[in-house]
Amino acid sequence: MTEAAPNPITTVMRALADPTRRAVFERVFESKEISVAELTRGSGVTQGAISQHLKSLKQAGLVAERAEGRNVYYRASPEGLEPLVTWMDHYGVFWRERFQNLRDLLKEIDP
Amino acid sequence: MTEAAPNPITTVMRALADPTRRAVFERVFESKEISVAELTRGSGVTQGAISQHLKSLKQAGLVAERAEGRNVYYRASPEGLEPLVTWMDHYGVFWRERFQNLRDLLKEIDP
DNA sequence: CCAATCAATTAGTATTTGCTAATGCATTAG
DNA sequence: CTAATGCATTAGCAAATACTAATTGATTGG
Repeated sequence: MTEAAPNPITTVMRALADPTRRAVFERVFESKEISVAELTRGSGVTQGAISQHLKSLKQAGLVAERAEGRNVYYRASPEGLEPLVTWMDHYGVFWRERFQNLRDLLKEIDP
Repeated sequence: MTEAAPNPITTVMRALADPTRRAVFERVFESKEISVAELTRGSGVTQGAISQHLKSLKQAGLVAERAEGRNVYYRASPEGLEPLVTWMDHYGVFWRERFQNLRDLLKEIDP
């Protein structure tokens, strides 16, 4: 009961604040699905560390997993970024700063 | 030279990951300008702590200061959020998720 | 002038964090 | 069956973090 659960924004921010963990998220995002072993390769840290980071990311709602045999495949859950989007939205930076891009984007998607 | 300066995204994320510090930023943002004493009031932490948080925020480019007499007034620098915007942009969450809003927004501004 | 106010900095401390190394538990290959 | 592989979890540790209390240096009100 002493554990006050931090709000989603804090959880997401904290999850992404660490460079190593953020790099893990990025790699997961880039690949449709990726195993822990694969993530460990070239990460510079041990498999245990990767598992810990994945746990944080999962708790933050940023990744999801699928177990298959002895492998566990992770994929990104971009919806997990929603708290961050909402927070920033509240501070109104997006639309104002990037306005010229909007038209192009719209044209591109629905010409 | 041993100090590897973390990239801007990390700096900004870290600055905003702490709830107290994020609350400070939010209050600074909401008021056009606000003094340290005022920020300390109702913050739940000491003036020293507030000063420390402001220092982090300043280093992250999220706030700027103006000294006047014995007061120092802080204001938000929303441009400091740019690294965050860029990072998220790269993951494409904004436009895709909020797509229906785009049309409305465009119409609203340039009917 | 001088007491009070404002803000930054510093030393010290408790907690949190990111990591490794080691273990354990499944699962699969041969 | 047995060895090897994949992954999670744990204990332990060093470093980072968020805080307080105290100090210092300005500035200003009376």
